[in-house]
Amino acid sequence: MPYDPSAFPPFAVTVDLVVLTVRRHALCALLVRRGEPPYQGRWALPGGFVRIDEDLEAAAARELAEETGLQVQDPGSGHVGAHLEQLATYGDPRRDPRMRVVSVAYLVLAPDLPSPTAGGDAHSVRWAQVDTLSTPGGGPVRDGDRPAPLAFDHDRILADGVERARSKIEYSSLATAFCPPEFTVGELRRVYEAVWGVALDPRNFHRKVTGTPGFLVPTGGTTTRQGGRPAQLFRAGGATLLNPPMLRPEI
Amino acid sequence: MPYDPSAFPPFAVTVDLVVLTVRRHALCALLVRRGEPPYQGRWALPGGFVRIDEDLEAAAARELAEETGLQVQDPGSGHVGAHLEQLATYGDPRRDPRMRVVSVAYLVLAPDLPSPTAGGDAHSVRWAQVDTLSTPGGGPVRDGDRPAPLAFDHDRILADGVERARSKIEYSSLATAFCPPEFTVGELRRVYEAVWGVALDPRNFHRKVTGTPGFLVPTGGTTTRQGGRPAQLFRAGGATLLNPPMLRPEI
DNA sequence: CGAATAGTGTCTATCAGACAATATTGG
DNA sequence: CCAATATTGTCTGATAGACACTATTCG
Repeated sequence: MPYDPSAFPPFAVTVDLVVLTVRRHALCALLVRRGEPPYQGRWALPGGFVRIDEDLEAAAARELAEETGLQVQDPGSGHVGAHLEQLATYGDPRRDPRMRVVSVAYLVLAPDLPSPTAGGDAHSVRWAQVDTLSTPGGGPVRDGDRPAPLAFDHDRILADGVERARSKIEYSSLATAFCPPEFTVGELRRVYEAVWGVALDPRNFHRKVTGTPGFLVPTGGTTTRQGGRPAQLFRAGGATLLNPPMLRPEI
Repeated sequence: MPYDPSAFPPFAVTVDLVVLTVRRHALCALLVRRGEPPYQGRWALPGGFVRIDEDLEAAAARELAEETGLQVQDPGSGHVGAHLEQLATYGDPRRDPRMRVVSVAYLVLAPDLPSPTAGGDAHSVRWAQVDTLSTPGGGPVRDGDRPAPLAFDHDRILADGVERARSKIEYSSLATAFCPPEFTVGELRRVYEAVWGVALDPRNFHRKVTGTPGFLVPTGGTTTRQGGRPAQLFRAGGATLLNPPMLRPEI
């Protein structure tokens, strides 16, 4: 079928963001409260329209900065900033009751922020523990009553983003995106434990990550902020793919 | 930023298909020749507009059927049909010189077809060996002169699809999507060899795939179509994720 | 028989996981 | 000292890869 640029069907294109961080040993996602219909008052993923001359990834980075103040990781500026990658695109014709909206979802991994939800007001932005949110299939939540579903199809988008993060830290060094620029092996291990929801053997974990070439680079410093014996500080090495991968314990 | 449904920027949304198969021990992609500007006469990925009331995946399945006659795998009908999954979305504002087009790319894995490019005319549809096509970064091709680049950003989309297929057969049973409903271990091994471009030890491969639970189910039949000792026939088992994964040899 | 492919057995280096033991801090 | 965390070392079972060997067909 040839293009007919003068008679194309009109779509709206948005970006939605699954922004994940690890706070107090738990995987958390950034949510915003909707101020208008549809789904007024419900929590939703941050996001917005793509501008007509704007690249999709640029739109995602712009929305991230507008809603959180986070800057996307810049190749020139070292390891500060958040990791941003495209997740998937959601385009069910009825996902927005008003019109046809195709949404390109992006996954953002960020270290725990000193100023939570900076740039927004505290009533309409929050970090929500992922394991207390409803699941698209209606699966179990950790405890307590089931919370209200997110607006639109955002429960599914969030679930897809969480699953992407869980699988990707297995074979890539992305877990360091949840850490500050300098971190200890124990802090990195607590990231894996929070994202996977499992306990890992600290001794085998230490041997594994320090033995994987390119994963961690010692900075020379030490810290005692966790209590106990001072731990070496590391920063992320250049490796992006881990070989051999970190193995997620079976069920 | 709140939605303003009455004043959204107008986008066109298309689907593009990376259709891969294994023919004569080589990974091949389906290409169509463009009959009109821009890029008139150049080869491109099959695809087309998403209809205003059509789901994205439905649009991909429809375009696949229109251009190849292939049916997407149906849960009710066993293992016939092709595997279809979303790949990524491409939305650079200048990727189409005429207007703003956001394209959702889908990856299709299909067994070698008895009737190549059924439903199309032979002049405008072809299977192209992936390793003879140009690469987005200008990397080396197997031999001979560099062919003309594909239309639009389709070289990049194709490269992303090929990389997805190469990595996904490692940890999933997707390689069976390249095989007919019944196949031998040797045929499955030749799929891995073609997709990865490496030689695998037939004996270790046999032990590995037959020892992975849920990967292969013997049908009881045998075949001698490869010559030599008759081989057992298998069909794909229910497992989708392989644990342990097939390991791609290093470089 | 020889060539070709299928399939099984064996060996070894490596590695994941369990866990003992030591090191170094704060209270 | 005790509690807590970090780090190193040791052992064992599993396995990937190399490769010898046998099985079964066709020409």
